[in-house]
Amino acid sequence: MSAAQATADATGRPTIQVYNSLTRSKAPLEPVTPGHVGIYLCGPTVYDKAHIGHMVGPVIFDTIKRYLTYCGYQVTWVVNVTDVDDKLIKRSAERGISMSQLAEEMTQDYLDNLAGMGVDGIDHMPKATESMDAIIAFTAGLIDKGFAYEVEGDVFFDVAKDPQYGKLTNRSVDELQGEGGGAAAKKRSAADFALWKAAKQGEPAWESPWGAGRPGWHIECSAMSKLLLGETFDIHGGGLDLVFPHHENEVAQSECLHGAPMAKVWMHNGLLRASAAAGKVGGRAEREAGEAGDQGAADDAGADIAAATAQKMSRSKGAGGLADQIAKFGGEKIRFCLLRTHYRSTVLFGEEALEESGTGLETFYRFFKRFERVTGGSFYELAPATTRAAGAFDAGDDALLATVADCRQRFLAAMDDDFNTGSAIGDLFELVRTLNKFVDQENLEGAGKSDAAKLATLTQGATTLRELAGILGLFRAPVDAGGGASDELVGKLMELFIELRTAARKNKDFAMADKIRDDLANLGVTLEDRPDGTDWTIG
RNA sequence: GGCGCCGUAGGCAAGUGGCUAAGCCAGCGGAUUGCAAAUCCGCCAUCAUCGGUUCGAAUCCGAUCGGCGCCUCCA
Repeated sequence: MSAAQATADATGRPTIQVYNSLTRSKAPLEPVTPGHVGIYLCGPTVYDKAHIGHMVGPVIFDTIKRYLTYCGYQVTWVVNVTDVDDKLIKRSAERGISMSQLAEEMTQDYLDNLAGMGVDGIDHMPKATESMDAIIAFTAGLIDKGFAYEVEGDVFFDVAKDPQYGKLTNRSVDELQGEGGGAAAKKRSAADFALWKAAKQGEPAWESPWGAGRPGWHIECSAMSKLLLGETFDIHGGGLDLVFPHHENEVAQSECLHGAPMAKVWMHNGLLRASAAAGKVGGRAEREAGEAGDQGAADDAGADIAAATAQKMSRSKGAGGLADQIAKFGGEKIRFCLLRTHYRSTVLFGEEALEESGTGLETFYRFFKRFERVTGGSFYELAPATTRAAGAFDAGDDALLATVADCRQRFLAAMDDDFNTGSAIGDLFELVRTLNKFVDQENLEGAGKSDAAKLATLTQGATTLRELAGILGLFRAPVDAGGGASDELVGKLMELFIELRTAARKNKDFAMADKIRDDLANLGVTLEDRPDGTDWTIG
């Protein structure tokens, strides 16, 4: 990797700096094929319901794909589903269903949650069980080249044959413990890892040159990324917790087989931490806390108990399943909350953080209503530019548009710098404030309402806001008002109350007017008096 | 023990060598309002500590204190 040279490519695409875990530095994104970007994100092992932590990667990469597409790249985004694994076997046995049934159920849960979070840019979701040929061929290739060996139906990667092993996480082979279990004795080195596992009686199995068995954990990603993106692709992503051993093993496998780099850039997102407690959500800290509370658990049974306790504890903290959280808070609020912090940082996640995100979002929602009041058109029906080139505009000598253009410029600069969504959101707030100020100053809700030129200017500003927010996957559709606001009777009753109160105000009977407003406030209904009438909201 | 990350206002969080240290939440003052709400304006940080490099550091280096991750399954 040579020094960063900030030059746009020949087609005028902007230079985007990306932090590479492999080099621990930022460098300009230079795709293998100019104009195309292939992204592989490690998806879930579908043995249990998704929790919020599983959404961090999808949300940030969904945003990255939107941004790259906006910038003129053609993006192919792959997220795998690992649907065969020891944990699936164990869990399905416990539940008395087949592994594929379990996988199907949990995959559906995952897909539902992705939809709830507004993640819709995934191009391929390959499943390990549907990629067996590729996995077996990959494994066989490694044996042929001498990087792997077979022992009684198991196949292991021979770490000693790869001088580069450990380069991603700066580890030396002899310091590694390696995976334990019954297979440990068969391995040449403790750090060797399974590419293929011989099936025990009753376990799901696929035929292979080494007998009936199933893939090890890491091989499916190497095989499927090769299948869909090629031997060398542009970006490989995943949570920070996957760097070792998962990604370390992936690079080893792929680069030994291909003799070429696996990914040009490795991107790792930070992990979530529960804001109310120590430790990442669903992580080891919770498990250990669980074990501590479950004192006396035998060591070898610890993992089972710990996993169960971690779940229970999450629920008892009000975290619940992700689906419940999306239902309770709304996907947009969660997405906004995740995007407020840079993707490489640890995100504090909890109800307080979500509430605060909600308060911030209200500023935008209120502006959208205001925009509709002023222009008569819906913010959500504005048709913004879908490309960076098309979104650029000449502000002329218009002060408002000059400020809008400035916000847009800063937003894009932030995104160009390793997808700094936190900074970009700050620019969005400045933009909405600028637009509000404009409405205030030009009195567009009052006397200025008929000034078509001003309304057009405001509309252009709002369109830019929509353009930029759309990159983050925000404000793409109206959020449900919720809380029964759509109830027809409630609407009629509110009309009645407002009418009575308006009459009271006309008669200067402010005691009565305030009583109505205060009593409604106690019921959770807020009234807002405006020159042209009274608005009400629930919540 | 090994590898790595982080410590910016009451809370959250941008900023990684140089204009007045983004933005959000909370608070305070003001405009507006019959009063509110909403909106707008203003106020609120010298960047964990110490030392060093530099004309100049939150930003680089070292030490110390504190928090965290990985080294075993984990997004």
